Amino acid sequence: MPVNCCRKKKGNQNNLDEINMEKEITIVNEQRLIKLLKQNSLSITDSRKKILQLFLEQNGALAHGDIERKAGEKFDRVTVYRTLQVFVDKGIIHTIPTADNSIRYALCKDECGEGHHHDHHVHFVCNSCNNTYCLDDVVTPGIKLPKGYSANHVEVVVEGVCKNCQ
Amino acid sequence: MPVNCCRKKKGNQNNLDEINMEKEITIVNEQRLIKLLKQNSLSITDSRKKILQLFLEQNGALAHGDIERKAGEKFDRVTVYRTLQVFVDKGIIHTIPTADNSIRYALCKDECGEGHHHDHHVHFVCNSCNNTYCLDDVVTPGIKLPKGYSANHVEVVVEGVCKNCQ
DNA sequence: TATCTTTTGCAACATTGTTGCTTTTTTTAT
DNA sequence: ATAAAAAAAGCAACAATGTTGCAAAAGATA
Repeated sequence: MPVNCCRKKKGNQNNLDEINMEKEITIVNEQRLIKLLKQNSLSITDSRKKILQLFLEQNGALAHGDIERKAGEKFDRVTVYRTLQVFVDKGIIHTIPTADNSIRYALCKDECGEGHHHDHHVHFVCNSCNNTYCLDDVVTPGIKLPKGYSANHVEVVVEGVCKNCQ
Repeated sequence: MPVNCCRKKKGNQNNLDEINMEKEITIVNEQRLIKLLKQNSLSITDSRKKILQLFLEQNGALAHGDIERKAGEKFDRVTVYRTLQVFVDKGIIHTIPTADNSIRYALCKDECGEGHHHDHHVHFVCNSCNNTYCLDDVVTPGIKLPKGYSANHVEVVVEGVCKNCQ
């Protein structure tokens, strides 16, 4: 019920201390996680909260393996597969193709919904730290195709060295 | 030695008829295959010839699975993996990342060589026939990256409906 | 043709992804 | 709050994909 994750309030997190003594960030996110799941008419389960949290805490994209490693001790491999699939279907995360045959997943911006993704940004893979980032502000360019071809979606993946690794 | 695959001559293929009664195209390619392998200082083996032939005969790109199916009765799975790896290393073929986690391979144009690929064209995946094509004439656009990022390579994959499926 | 080098096939294994079914958890309606 | 219904998780078994070491076979070299 208390959905105040976006409104600034100062020093009012103490009422939650007795419920959960873990890091503050966890508590804050708990609200956001539940809200996000409800918005997508998904039932609230531990694995969905945990995996969604990984994405919210993560700057870049996550490969299935990453998620399995970070959440795998608590959850079955199959659950991770199914959860990611549900998130993709609902438009919560999107996939990023990479050259090494390991699909990465990253959070969608709010325009995506069930059955329709609208991620028109460029993806960046750093050859140094091997992270994958969504460059949300870099819009995919239009591609002029030969006669007879029509495009549904354009995916651009740039490889190089990221901001942090220069 | 007879390296005349590119020069036009008329009606001179009969001298090969007694050696191999199979389809003409096979004979012609045999010369080309050997030439190509030698150019890349690779030893001439049945599997390399066969797999290279698949690429030369194929308009679009091939997934590992395709190749295994088409050449798999004669060759071991491991050989297919190793052959593709060698071809990529030598700059004979290049990889195309796709959203379904199945890397495709396609022939490189001559500018590629050992250790350096120069494939600057756009790739096209048809949602109807599921083929992947190199659009050799469509050059990858320049992408303006945020401050701090530097690009080594830009990969563009367009999804849509191809010429043949419209 | 004999020798040396490279490649292949095989076996075994590791990783990744899928499916069916039972148990557990979550939701919904009392 | 509780019981019934619905959804999700876990488990096991399997399928597909990819890797490695080594012995046998094929190719290159002289």
